[in-house]
Amino acid sequence: MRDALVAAAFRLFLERGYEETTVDDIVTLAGVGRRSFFRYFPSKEDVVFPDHERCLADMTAFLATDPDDEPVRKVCDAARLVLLMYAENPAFSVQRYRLTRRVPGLRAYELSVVSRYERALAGYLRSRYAGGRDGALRADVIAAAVVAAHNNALRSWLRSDGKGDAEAMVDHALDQVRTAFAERSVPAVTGGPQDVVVIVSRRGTPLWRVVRELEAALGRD
Amino acid sequence: MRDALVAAAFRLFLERGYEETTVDDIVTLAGVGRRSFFRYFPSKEDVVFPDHERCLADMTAFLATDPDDEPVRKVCDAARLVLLMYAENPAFSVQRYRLTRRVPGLRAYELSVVSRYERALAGYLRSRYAGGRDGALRADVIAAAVVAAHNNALRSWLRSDGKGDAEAMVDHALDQVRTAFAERSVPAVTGGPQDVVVIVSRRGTPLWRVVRELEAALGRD
DNA sequence: CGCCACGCGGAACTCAGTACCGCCGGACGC
DNA sequence: GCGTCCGGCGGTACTGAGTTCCGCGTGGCG
Repeated sequence: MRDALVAAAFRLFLERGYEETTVDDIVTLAGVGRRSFFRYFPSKEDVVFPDHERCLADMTAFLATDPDDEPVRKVCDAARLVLLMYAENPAFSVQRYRLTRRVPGLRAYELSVVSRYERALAGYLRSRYAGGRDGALRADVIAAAVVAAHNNALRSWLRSDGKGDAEAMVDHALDQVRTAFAERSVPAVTGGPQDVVVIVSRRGTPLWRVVRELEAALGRD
Repeated sequence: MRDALVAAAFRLFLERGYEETTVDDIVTLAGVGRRSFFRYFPSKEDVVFPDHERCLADMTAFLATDPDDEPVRKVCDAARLVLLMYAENPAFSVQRYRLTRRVPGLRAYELSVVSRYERALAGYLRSRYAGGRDGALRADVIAAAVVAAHNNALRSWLRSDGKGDAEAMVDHALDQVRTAFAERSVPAVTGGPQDVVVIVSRRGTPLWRVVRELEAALGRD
């Protein structure tokens, strides 16, 4: 029944447009009563994102497991759960992306969904950073950065019609965030030679030569 | 007329609740026709955020001025414009905050407003980081972090009934973001003999970040 | 004085979402 | 076998947001 409604809705949305399709059109095509539509989907927008509720539950369950991991790594792994849901049905995800991009109402609804993920991540980080100075601030900022990085990679994957390697793109994006928010434990001198590299170069040195030196010293990014 | 509608709307929203107030109630209290309400506000939600449209225009105008500044500093300053708008009318802002917090529809609408600010910041950063490796990703992440930090400080100020020093709180929050995304490579000794530059960098720093620092230090050769 | 533009009000309409009721088929006890 | 309860489903009517169309007054202008 749910699936039949989703299928009927997407057929009409794609061939006629979202706002030009009424709930009555959907239920008559699916052959069910109008009342049943709102039994399964609290609003017309919900039929476009039928699996986010389950994904959000999965994420909160994942964040509730043992918190031995490093907090930032944990929320990055949690964000990857969302990508997996999108990657399960690439064709469906791409269609939905195109639909969402051109309908303002759906964009607004997607924002509310994304914010629920972000709130879940921020809530986890707040509990992990509780007590620290600016813990809540740090939690909110990191959650927002993780979500932004994830969405950046996800959208560029969706724009390429799901052709590229979504997981690699998201991994790369999240790595950028991880390094930006890495614990900055060591000042340059006391950190010891393991953490810090010092490069002395003459002004006027060709850039490529310094870069080659850097690649070797820093471990190739 | 606009102001009369906003005043009437907030009187009813506060004494009766948002969803319990219809547009007809507002226009009869304001003594105008129903049609005129939708002339000034495209939706019922817009009357709750009457000044965001102007603020968004101010922000884009500010970002369009000469880009000599450092990009992250520039978007932080742009975010401060939003705070100034809130700080102009503390009482009104606090009332609106309480109203928004308890009405899901208004929270969703606020998300769409915030995302427009975030998109403005991200668009500016994308143009500044164009050409760099992962420029768009870096732009999106920094924009999200700046918005999250701003909102964190703003909301804690609103929760304190507008009693604290809002600007100081936002400055502190944005400083945290600035240092997190500050170029991690520090020219430790730029003086000495004029033809030598020393760069100290953490292992794991993204290569492009160091390279950009090098370009500046070595004279962009 | 006539004309036009424009801001405003009002009536009627569409559609999302809700409340209420009536129907039917299957489970259960007697 | 039969009455009864129950839960999923459909239909009807309603509220309220947002839109469209039209008609009215007023103020500026030739």
